[in-house]
Amino acid sequence: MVWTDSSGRALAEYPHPSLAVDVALLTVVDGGLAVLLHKADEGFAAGKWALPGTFVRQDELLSAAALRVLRDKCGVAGESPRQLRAFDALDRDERGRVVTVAHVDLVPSLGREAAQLAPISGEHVIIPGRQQRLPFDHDQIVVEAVHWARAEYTERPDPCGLLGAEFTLYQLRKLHEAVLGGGETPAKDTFRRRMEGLVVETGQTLSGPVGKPARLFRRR
Amino acid sequence: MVWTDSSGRALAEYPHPSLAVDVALLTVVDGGLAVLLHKADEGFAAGKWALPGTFVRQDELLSAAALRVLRDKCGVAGESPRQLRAFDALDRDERGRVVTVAHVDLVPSLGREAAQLAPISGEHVIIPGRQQRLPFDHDQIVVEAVHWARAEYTERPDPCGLLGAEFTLYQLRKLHEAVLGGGETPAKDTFRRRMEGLVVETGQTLSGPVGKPARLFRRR
DNA sequence: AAAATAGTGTCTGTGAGACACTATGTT
DNA sequence: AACATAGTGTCTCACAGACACTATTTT
Repeated sequence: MVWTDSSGRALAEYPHPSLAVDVALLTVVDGGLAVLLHKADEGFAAGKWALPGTFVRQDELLSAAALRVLRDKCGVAGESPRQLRAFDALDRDERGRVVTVAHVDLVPSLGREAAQLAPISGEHVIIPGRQQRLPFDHDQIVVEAVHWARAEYTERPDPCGLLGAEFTLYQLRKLHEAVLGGGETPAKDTFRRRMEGLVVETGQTLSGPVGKPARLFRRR
Repeated sequence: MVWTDSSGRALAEYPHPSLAVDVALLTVVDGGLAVLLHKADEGFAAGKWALPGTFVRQDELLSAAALRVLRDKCGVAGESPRQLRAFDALDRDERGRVVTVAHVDLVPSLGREAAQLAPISGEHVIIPGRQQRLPFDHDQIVVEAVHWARAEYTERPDPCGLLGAEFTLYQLRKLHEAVLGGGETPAKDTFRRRMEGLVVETGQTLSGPVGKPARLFRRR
């Protein structure tokens, strides 16, 4: 069935904005956050680092488009892309009227694919080479993605499952330091008391090279 | 300038999802929240109550489309529509592939236009007549709009400016009760101490019919 | 004076945060 | 024994929340 208006014109024939997704895929590298960039090899921003993005196909979910672009352009498996918001400035894309729904995804680790991880300092990405800014509104998307990730990890232990099934409280604290950045985590005893009610003790322990073995916990 | 692909086809000629906005315009009526509904007089949901919505035009901001549909379909002036999120289920609109960006706007009062305000009970709208549900995903949009409004008013005095320039703490408390619903506001002295640091005393007072006059405050 | 509303002194409980201490493993 | 890491007893401070009280107006 194709719906038409009073003049018999199909709905999709009217000129309307194109719809895209851009994805800030975050991960933890070297004790800090990093974001996946992609060197566009064609189109407007050719040769420049940018967030992976693509147009949304006719019968495709936004999250599916986000996963597709991660796989096709970066060879990376996303997990559960989450909407940040739509970016709709009239002049944001020189190719025409394109509204993009920005997504964020926070994943444990990446394979050794043709993917470039750029570290986050504060709330800004450090772009490789001499490039100063990301094209379009991608700098702002990164800011909001990092903000989202930090908000997720301020209240809960490991909402994105970055740690694997079992972990010690020390590993969890190191993860929080990496995500939150710059020593914004509380002292170890305060951290312990905050988290103990939010995780489940397994009864097992993990021995390090030296020192008392630490209890292992699970997500709840 | 029109960008084309390698076969000379313009960007906007590819089939792509249509883009719409739906708006949950909230206001305070009779000591509670209400949402503006619109009786669709054509199209898919003809004769049914629904949130006002429209397709986004080629060179139109999302917020502009939201304000336009409020004015054109309901004769109501919105203030600052704010994005909730995009709704993109493949089967959400029988007319074809339509992605909608849901918006919420919370305004002080409405004129006496051809507008229908439906009260909110808990987090659900009470629809006039025998209609049980709103079409599309509009019920979910209302839920998220109400949640947003309540989150706004749990921490701050009057972020949406519902009260006018000057107000007493009693008026502010009544407003909070109306927005938050069902006696979720703290006792008057706790409320006062929470809010006193967030508003500015004007030095003036407002006398009621009886009792001690109350101090007037301004937003900060 | 009585009534009605506005505003506050003060007590209690809770929880974050930090210090210093104890506990348990390896070398 | 020495050391390194894990984990806790306890103190302080701040603040939410509630009770009971005081303050200021109109009738």
